[in-house]
Amino acid sequence: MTKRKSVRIAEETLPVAEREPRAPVEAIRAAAFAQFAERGYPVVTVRDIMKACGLTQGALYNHFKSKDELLHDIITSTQGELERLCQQAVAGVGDDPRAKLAAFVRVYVMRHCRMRIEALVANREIGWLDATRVADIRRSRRAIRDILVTILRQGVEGGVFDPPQVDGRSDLKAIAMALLDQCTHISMWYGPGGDFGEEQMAKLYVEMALRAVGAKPQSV
Amino acid sequence: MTKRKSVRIAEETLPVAEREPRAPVEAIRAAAFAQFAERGYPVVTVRDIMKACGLTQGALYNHFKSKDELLHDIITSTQGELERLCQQAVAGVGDDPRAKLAAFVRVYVMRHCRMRIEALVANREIGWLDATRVADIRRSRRAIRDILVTILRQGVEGGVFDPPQVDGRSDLKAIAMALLDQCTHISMWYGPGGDFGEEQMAKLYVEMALRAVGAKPQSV
DNA sequence: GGCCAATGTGAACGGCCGTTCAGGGGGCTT
DNA sequence: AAGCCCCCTGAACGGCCGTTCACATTGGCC
Repeated sequence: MTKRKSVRIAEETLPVAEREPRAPVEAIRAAAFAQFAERGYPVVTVRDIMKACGLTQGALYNHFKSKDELLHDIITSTQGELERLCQQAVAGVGDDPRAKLAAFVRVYVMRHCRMRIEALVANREIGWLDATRVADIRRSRRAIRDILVTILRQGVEGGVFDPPQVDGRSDLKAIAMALLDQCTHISMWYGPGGDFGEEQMAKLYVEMALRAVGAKPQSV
Repeated sequence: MTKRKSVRIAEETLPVAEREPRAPVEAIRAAAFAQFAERGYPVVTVRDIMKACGLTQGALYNHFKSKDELLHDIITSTQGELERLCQQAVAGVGDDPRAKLAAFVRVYVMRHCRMRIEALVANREIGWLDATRVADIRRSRRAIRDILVTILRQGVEGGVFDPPQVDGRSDLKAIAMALLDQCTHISMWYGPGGDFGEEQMAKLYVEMALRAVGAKPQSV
């Protein structure tokens, strides 16, 4: 049983865009995302977004409570997927912290190359969300950071990592932030036209991360 | 010969804030900077800025041509000083690329810890400038990146750096961007309350950078 | 004392903002 | 055929925006 009752014959011959329009809510999300990416949340108006998907401003409020909720929806979906990806990466690769770190950085970098616009919006526009919604996103970011910190601690305790020490101490949280910062902000400058493709970027950043934490050579 | 003609006796007894007000243009700059840092350029109004320094909106235009010029003025001064600092750092430390890299990272990190709010504003609000003004700032950023790329190339050619290779090639520009990204974005999360002070942060990041580029141990 | 340049005031301008809401279909279910 | 729900329209609301301008006010200089 298909959901649609009666398929009109004429429907088959219409242009794709009209034959099966995305659910309006999807069209709105897509249009808003594109505009936020290009011009920034505060200067994109509700009228802009709705005009871009052929509707008028009032229609937005049939699908979202406010412009703020719309932004939150967009960022949340990006951020949630990233968090899930990071968890999967470290879960499916055995116990060696070196392999975990490599898998984590690899997935994180690939994602930020491939979906650099989504990442850019999620990182750049988060500040415009109101307090309760921004807390939600920050929790997810902290969770990702903590995955990395845990890997580092396991590596240190297992004797396979030898991270930089200052005055006899090492600050694993700062190191984790440094690694995340350099991977996250690939999305600010990377373009497919550069010397390195996504795969090569991933390898480069994995190698830099392993060096930064002083990973001992992996026994084959 | 002092600039001010006749010092009134009464002036000595007035409250400091009234006795010697900063040049209004300085007060405006400071107020605008504080508000941009806290709330972001597009949502801070000219009226907000001027009220914060005890004036009305119209007075802004005796000192700046537009709100846009005001932002450009603020970012330019931060960015210009950073560029100058980076040049000085590598100029005054001999010829060894390892020493140059260490000096560069040290200065860059110290600056981004100490003046993290200035750095944050310069990095976050640049996108609101109009095209001609933003080009000016990007030139300065590129110049800083090129200083770093030059150090890396000298190190590779001199055989003291062994940076990561992917498929037999190394992308020095990507490595430079990675190092800059992790140092720049310290300003997004570092606070004086953390485990590491500025000096320790600098040492940590210098060590990570030297490891990332595969610097050979320095002969003492 | 008279002049000038610098600087501040606050009303006014034209325009855009996010959001609301009464009104109007279109198509599915009964 | 009737009712209903979903969705869209577009005017309207109250408010704020960056900028301009005619008009004070000040303080140094001849």
